Amino acid sequence: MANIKDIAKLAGVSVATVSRALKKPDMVKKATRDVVSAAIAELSYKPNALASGLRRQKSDSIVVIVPFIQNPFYSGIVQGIENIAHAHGYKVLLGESQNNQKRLDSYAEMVMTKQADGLILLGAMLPTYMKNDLEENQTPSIPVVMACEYFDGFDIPNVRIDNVEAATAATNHLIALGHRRIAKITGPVSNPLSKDRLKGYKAALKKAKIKLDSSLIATGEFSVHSGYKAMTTLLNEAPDMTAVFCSNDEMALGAMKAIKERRLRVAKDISVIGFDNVWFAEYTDPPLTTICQPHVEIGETTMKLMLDISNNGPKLPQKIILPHQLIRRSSTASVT
Amino acid sequence: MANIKDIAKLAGVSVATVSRALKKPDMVKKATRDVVSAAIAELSYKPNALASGLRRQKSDSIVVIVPFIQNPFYSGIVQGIENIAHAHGYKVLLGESQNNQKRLDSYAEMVMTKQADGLILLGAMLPTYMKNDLEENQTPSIPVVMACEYFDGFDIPNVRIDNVEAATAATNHLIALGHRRIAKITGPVSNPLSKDRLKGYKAALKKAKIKLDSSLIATGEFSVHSGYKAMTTLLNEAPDMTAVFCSNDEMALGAMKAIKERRLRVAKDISVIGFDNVWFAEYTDPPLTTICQPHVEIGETTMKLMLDISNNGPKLPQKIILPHQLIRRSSTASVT
DNA sequence: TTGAAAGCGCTAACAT
DNA sequence: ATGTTAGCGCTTTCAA
Repeated sequence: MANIKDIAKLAGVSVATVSRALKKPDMVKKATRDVVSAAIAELSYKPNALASGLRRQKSDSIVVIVPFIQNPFYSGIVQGIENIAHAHGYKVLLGESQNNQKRLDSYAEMVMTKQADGLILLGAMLPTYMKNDLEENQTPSIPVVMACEYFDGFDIPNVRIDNVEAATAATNHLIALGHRRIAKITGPVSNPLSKDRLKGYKAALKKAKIKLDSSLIATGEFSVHSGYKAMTTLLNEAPDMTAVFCSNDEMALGAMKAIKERRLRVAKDISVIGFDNVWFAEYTDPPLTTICQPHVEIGETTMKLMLDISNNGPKLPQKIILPHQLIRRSSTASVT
Repeated sequence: MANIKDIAKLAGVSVATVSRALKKPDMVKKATRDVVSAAIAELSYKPNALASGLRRQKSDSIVVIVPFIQNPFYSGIVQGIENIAHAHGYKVLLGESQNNQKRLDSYAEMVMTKQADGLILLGAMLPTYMKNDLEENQTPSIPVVMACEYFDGFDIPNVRIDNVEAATAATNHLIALGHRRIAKITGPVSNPLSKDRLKGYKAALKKAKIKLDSSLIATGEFSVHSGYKAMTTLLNEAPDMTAVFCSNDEMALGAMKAIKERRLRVAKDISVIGFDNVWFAEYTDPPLTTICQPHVEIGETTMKLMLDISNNGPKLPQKIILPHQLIRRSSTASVT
């Protein structure tokens, strides 16, 4: 494998000039640049990024940790991150944690070990060292941003929607359709997003003077199957419900399956509303009414914030709230 | 940020000893190791992976290029890759190409620039430099393996199922149910997998002495929407079909939507069979009959092959074929 | 505009 | 079992 010395020799210049021709072309005379380019082409030279990174203390990569890559929710966000990253010469390295602390830590370590310049977290889990870090310092000591999620009690910069408001809007939509017996399938109780979405549900009911009934609330874990199970339970314990608000679209999909298995009709008998507006929401039967998060924009904003932090140092506790939107499809209908 | 020198000084040993204590513990006396560990803990030292990689000419990472991360098909494969990679001390870095040659090239370059030791390709596109490479050399000059896909005319090691046979099995399933007017929604014509799946369809028809009717064949591009469009066309041009074989599950989902919009019933009026068995196949309405690829096993085998190649050098043109399986659900039924 | 040379942090060959 | 030191390939200061 050719290295910078080989190029210098072949081109008859110093290694410094080769380096400049590559990274700072305007510091080099055109004629020299051409000779260097020819040599580079001849030997198919590729600069060693490890050496360059070691010298510059910079890798031009950022790591994005995703709990599960197949989760359709993340794809738009990652796309947004990549849009901005690539435009600024950064590579985006995706790591799948599978919600496993060890894997998560292993990807997060890439920042400590200089393989990456920053860390974007798309799940609700924190790397071990960051927990310790944040107990001692006010702001994280490495560049990190959370997208969509946030962490109660820790000042990690984050970009997301107002989940309480969005959940209120979803519930209001059902109330406006005349529903009173509105069930709720939440995510895991420990998850801040789950809590917010439940809070919004409660707030909307309260405002509409509908009494909270705990038998209408079931807990899932954001998976399709958990939505199915939760809905099965609800169908047994609160058969008079006319609508259900699921804290994400996957659980809504599972809930719809449970409803159909009871020979009930989605919308006509029980309205279903989801959360996130993932790609398949349009292809469920019937198409799913849901809350749309501005995925790509969240990703783009997250990466911009990352750039800012990693260039200008950590900021004050920083959160950016983006607008959500209710998407009406046909899984919700007026109560009859 | 503490470096190895700081640790050496604090522990009162040489840098070599620190390095050994970390990487080759049994070459170091227990007592010394303890002193070193204490120093490391005190300064929260993390070895600089760039320096280590530069010195060892190795990054202990491999890049996996995925066309689109949200594509549910890849998740199991990536999981398989990660299982083996992590067990061998490798990191898996995911790059999303979005079928964009530039992005693809940018991730593939990580191998040339030593940021990664090998490349796993999960799409049908080849990095630019590899095309050139393969026109000159018999085998690729960097460690690369393709999973699921392969490339006609190039000897790139790959792991996959026999798509012709699997497609034959899918078609035979429909024939066995009594269908004769069997439509086909293919992937892009240029894709080798598409071609194979079409070939299997034709082979099965031929064997059953059913005449091939080109008005029963429509082309999609593996997306849900393209399946929807293709099915709409078929419904117009060949309304007497009783079954359709889609070259992947996404297109099958789109086709089902088109069928329902015509007020026809999936299975009862038109049987639908997909390909891949992605997670949502179980949650379509009705649940989708499909061909299951052994996702995780493909991933694991791919990574093992990668390890072999990167440790022992390139092999002879190498392909590994894994078994597929027909999954019967309720989207296919006997013709009535 | 170009070159010489130091040094980023680590590993491994060699010496003890 | 441990220390000394060269050098991985690059960038950047300083000097010319």
